[in-house]
Amino acid sequence: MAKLDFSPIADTTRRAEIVALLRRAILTGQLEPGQKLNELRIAEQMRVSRAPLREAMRELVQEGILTSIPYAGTFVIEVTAKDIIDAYSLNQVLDEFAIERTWPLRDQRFFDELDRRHDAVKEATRAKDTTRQIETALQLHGLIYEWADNSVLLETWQRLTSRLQMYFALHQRARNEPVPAEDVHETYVALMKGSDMRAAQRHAREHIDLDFEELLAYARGLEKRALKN
Amino acid sequence: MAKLDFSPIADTTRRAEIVALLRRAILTGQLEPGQKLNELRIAEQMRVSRAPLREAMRELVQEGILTSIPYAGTFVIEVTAKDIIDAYSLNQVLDEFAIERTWPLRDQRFFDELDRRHDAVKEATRAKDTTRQIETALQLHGLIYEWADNSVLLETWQRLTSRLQMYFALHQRARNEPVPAEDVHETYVALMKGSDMRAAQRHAREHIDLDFEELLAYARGLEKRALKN
DNA sequence: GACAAGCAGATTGTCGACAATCTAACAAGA
DNA sequence: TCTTGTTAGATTGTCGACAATCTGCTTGTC
Repeated sequence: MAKLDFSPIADTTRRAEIVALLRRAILTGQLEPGQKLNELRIAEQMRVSRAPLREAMRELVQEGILTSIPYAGTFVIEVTAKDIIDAYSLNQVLDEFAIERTWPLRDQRFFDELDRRHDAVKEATRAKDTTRQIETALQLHGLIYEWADNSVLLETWQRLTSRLQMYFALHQRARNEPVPAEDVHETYVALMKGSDMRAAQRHAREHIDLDFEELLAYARGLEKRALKN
Repeated sequence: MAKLDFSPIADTTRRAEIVALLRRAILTGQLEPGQKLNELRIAEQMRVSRAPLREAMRELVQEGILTSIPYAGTFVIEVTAKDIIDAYSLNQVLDEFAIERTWPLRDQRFFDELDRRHDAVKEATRAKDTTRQIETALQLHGLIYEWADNSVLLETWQRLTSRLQMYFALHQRARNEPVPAEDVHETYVALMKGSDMRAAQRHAREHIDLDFEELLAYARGLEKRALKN
């Protein structure tokens, strides 16, 4: 028999599609932080009953981008400056760990995939598709987690990614201007191909710090506005 | 008005209670790894309809202790040696980070709470209540996460805890003998009260390694058995 | 005018029934 | 004998309706 590994076929439950739809809406900022999700309304719009919608919402609550209060409703999480700081500082630690674990496992396939994802970022940048740019940048960054051969680490990263993507999207929408050049990624990719692991780890940490400053400033603005209400 | 902070009242939805019941059943090993959860049967036993039960199961799937295959069923996750290795290696990294962040925030309340939780472990050990012993030991360990003032880190730890507790419970049930002395915790508590952060971090890492060896041996046994089927 | 009680509307939580899908056993054909 | 098609039973996925709860308004009382 020919060695042909098929990928698992797509989940064809309504629930899975609803999860994907809602997640996308939240991460792109179509649903704003703090906004309430009215079950009846959303169910009608999606032409779906409330049962699978509610199950989907439970998943997103556990995923950390929705929050639920019994008999009151389910809401998109609020974003505070502290949340962003917390997420980023944890991300730094995880990055360091992921690079350490991935390092000895790097091979040609890794380098090829690294280039492929880097190209995707450049493509999105050229097309000025900011949403896709965030997505692809996070996917590029996520490669070290996929390669680290640690399923628990990968899961943790994926949870964190949801939030990071949401934060970035908020940020981008707020300042509404073209996104940073991809120089940072250029250096990152070069370092990940190189032989100095410590340098790669250091860069990952600093690279994050870079965009972090801007993001944080935005978050502080959010908090001030929130205080007025 | 008197400064009196009330704790939030309990969630009174069936769903929340079902989650708690199921989680406990899984973490104590009443529901074995790989076992299928029949919705109809469980719903009848709990005198509850399938709707809240299914929502509860979605939460536990996202929490990482159940796994779901569309139209096939929801199962307790299987435990492999690799899973345990992965969880522990990540735990080491997180511990180091948590201690670093908690360190400057330690105060009298922290020390008191540390002692309180340590006493709880000792009490459970005296009572030879192995399940409770695991719980309390993890709670003692979790204090650094609660104190680190990083919500994302805390969430991550709580997710990880579920698994660790499940692994430990499996292990204990398998060897079915009294549990290790609490000397390890004694040293840990002392170090957390001391002034040498590096020493505390080092100990946390080694302490984990200790039980880890046994747990890992057990996990390898599990894998061999699985291969026979 | 201030405040508590009570009511109406809207929304979430839960239920029982039906539809879609899977599994396993069996039958038919090469 | 092996494979393929069929079918019955069981189980999961989805639906529409009802119950429980919350929110805001109105009303009545002081």
